[in-house]
Amino acid sequence: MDFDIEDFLPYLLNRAAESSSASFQQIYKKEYGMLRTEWRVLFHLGYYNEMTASQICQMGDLHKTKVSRAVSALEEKRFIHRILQDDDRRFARLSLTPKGRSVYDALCAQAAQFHKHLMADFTSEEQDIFIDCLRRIRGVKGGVLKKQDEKGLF
Amino acid sequence: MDFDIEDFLPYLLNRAAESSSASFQQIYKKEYGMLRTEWRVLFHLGYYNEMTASQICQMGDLHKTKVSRAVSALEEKRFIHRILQDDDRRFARLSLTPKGRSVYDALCAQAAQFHKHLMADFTSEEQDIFIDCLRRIRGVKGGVLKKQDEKGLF
DNA sequence: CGATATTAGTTGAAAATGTAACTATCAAGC
DNA sequence: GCTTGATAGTTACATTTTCAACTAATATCG
Repeated sequence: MDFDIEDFLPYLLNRAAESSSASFQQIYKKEYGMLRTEWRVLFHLGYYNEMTASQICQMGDLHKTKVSRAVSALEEKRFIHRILQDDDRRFARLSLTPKGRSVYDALCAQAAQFHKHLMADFTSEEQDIFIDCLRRIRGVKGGVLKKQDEKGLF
Repeated sequence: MDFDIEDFLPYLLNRAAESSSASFQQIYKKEYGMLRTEWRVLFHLGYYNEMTASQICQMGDLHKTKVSRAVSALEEKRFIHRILQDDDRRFARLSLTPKGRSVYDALCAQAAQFHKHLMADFTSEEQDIFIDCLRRIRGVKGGVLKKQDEKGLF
């Protein structure tokens, strides 16, 4: 068979993702009691300022129930703020509280440092290609495109 | 801040991993009722032939409880075989049954195809660098090396 | 040999996730 | 304006994962 386990892309991606996330998790978990999804949500809100839950789902490729629960948890921690939109009361506009903002800032500083650390091994050409490949591969689904609430089938 | 969410490596890795795995999962899940960890275990056993559970843990970066449960599930499906080692009866040597082997072969064929499909977008130089980066990044832990049963701390 | 420590693996309870069904609000057609 | 259909988000329940405690077998040290 012309197939080597150690080359299988989903496998390599999973291991790399797992390993890098496990390291960084220590920070937001220990210091702020946050779960991975919570950090992801905070992260989006810090960067894009004001979003609805479904925007976060879309941008972050997260399922709505995960986001819903993360939002509740973050609200309880007083990291974010939820304001119902007046003209369409299905939406809630989410944004960081000052407290959430300062957590975001602190975490981003550490994230940037961590990122740099991870990248330190690579030449800048490698870095560019690596990042580019990661960005591009997200769109690749096996023949079927992912619609809302659907899993892509290879 | 010189930090862009869309560049943060763990984030990109997670999304890429999630997206590629979700696609491939459809195959082993639908066709063989396997979970991700089960496929991972089968995958190692098919490739390396005979292993103990802890070897799988090590090689696959999987926690022992996950492996333990996956092994039981695979045994129940008659995909693998468990033989206690005589001179040290704590170990069990795991290997595929003929049935497991044929499932492995079938899945590998599909995996190879899927892999090719994922890679189709990239030049062969990009592919090499991409794979190489993924392999190398696994080892990078933030200052603390991961020992058995320990999480690396950035 | 006997006590203690290690190692391989399992198990039960708690936490997190995924699935599907649900509520609430708005949009559209008649 | 009332019915049907979408959309945003929540909740209940089942599955999966994680954590910690456990069993069983072997190794080590006195």
